Amino acid sequence: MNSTPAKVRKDIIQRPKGTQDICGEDVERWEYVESLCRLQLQSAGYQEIRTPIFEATELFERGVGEGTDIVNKEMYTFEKSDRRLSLRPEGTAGVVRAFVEQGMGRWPKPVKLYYLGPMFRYERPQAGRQRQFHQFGVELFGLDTPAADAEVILMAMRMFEKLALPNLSLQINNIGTVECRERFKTGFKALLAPQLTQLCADCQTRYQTNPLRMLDCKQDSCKAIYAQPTVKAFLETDFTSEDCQAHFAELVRILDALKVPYQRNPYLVRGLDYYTKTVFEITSTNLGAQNAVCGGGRYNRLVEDLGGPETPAVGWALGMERLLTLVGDLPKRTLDFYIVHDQPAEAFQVAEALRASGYHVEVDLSGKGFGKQFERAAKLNARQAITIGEAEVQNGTIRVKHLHSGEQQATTLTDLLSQLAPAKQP
RNA sequence: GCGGGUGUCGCCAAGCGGUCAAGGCCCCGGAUUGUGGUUCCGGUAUACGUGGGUUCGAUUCCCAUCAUCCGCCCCA
Repeated sequence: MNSTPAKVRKDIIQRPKGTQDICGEDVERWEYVESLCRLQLQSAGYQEIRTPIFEATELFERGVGEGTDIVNKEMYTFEKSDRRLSLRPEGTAGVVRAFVEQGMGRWPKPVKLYYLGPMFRYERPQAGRQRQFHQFGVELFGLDTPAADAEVILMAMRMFEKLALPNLSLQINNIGTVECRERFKTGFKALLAPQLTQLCADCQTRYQTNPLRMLDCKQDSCKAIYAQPTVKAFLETDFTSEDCQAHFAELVRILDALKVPYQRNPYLVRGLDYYTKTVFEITSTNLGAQNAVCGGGRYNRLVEDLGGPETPAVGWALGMERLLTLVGDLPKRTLDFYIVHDQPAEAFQVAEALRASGYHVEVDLSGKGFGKQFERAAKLNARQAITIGEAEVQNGTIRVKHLHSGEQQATTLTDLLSQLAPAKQP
């Protein structure tokens, strides 16, 4: 009708850096993947939990860890009447807070939850990393069994199989309890002390502050040092307790029995402070530098650390954006009927009757000529068009046309419905 | 926070100092005011991210800035 170029470029407001508008075909992919994830978890008795998008900053400081990059430099923090608040940089802390606040410690165990939503991290955007991104996560509270670990891992792996993700690798590791970690620190530091000067500057710092993190150093020179047989043996068997090793052995046994392929990676430590015993990560070589689709592990102390009852837990989170880049093309959504008409009331009645039978129906709203309306029907790739004009209204019929074959016939709504009903039910 | 690439219509994309703003897709209108998907015709950028500079002259060169992409760090 009217052409409004509106070239007021200077006044255009852009979305903030590192954020995304999700629309068009993209949003259909999102919805598809989201619902598949939900169904997978629901079918195993997990229940959704929706927590606030912002929380007290202290929650993340205590929950995620003061030493992590996430709380040190990546949080969106703001103040409102003396309260320090932050946009959630990850999901677990908020869920644990809710667990404690809602008294879920008294719910029948285990408490199995999943969540889905945006997370925020102030980082330089790049492939597979944005400032607002979305995670789908799972948390299982109240059990310290290898079976619990196995179940959450299985959930992720089966979901990814259904989505046919390419080139996946599941890496798992056992990093032990807090006590094991103490043994690790002293043992590892003693082991590395003679070679300390050969390590990179970062590792020399980590040697003092957080030796565990030395293991995921990317420097080849450091990697070589950590790959020495004595070091490797120490990582795999020496520092974790018998209990932790038994736990891990049982987890591995279950995964083997289920034919879930995995790789033990003794250097996998993960960047968050709260993990204990089992940690794992699912990566794909199709992703680029940020190659982790899903990461998680056991966190047996976090609930307590956040003021709750002693409650073991295990969970993971996956990055929706990264997941989506791995998901192939989806089958095209089909439109069953497009209603071409100049009789809106009757058109809507027919549409509603068909929708009630589970069909996907669109009614023309343009009021343009039938030619234009058919054009639209073809553009939307509708299977059939139903024409309702004055003549049809008068003799109580509708005209149904198959748009692929071009065949058309007059019939009545009742006949059409009885013909279709067996084929498709809501 | 650091390093590199890119920036011409909604999308893809030519032009790389002198009537220069091709072309394709999409969209809109018409041929076709009750029947589409094919075809044909027509329409849509006061202008080349923004601001400076060099030049007689810049979309084409330089600088800055913004955005975006890729990498480092770290993570999903």
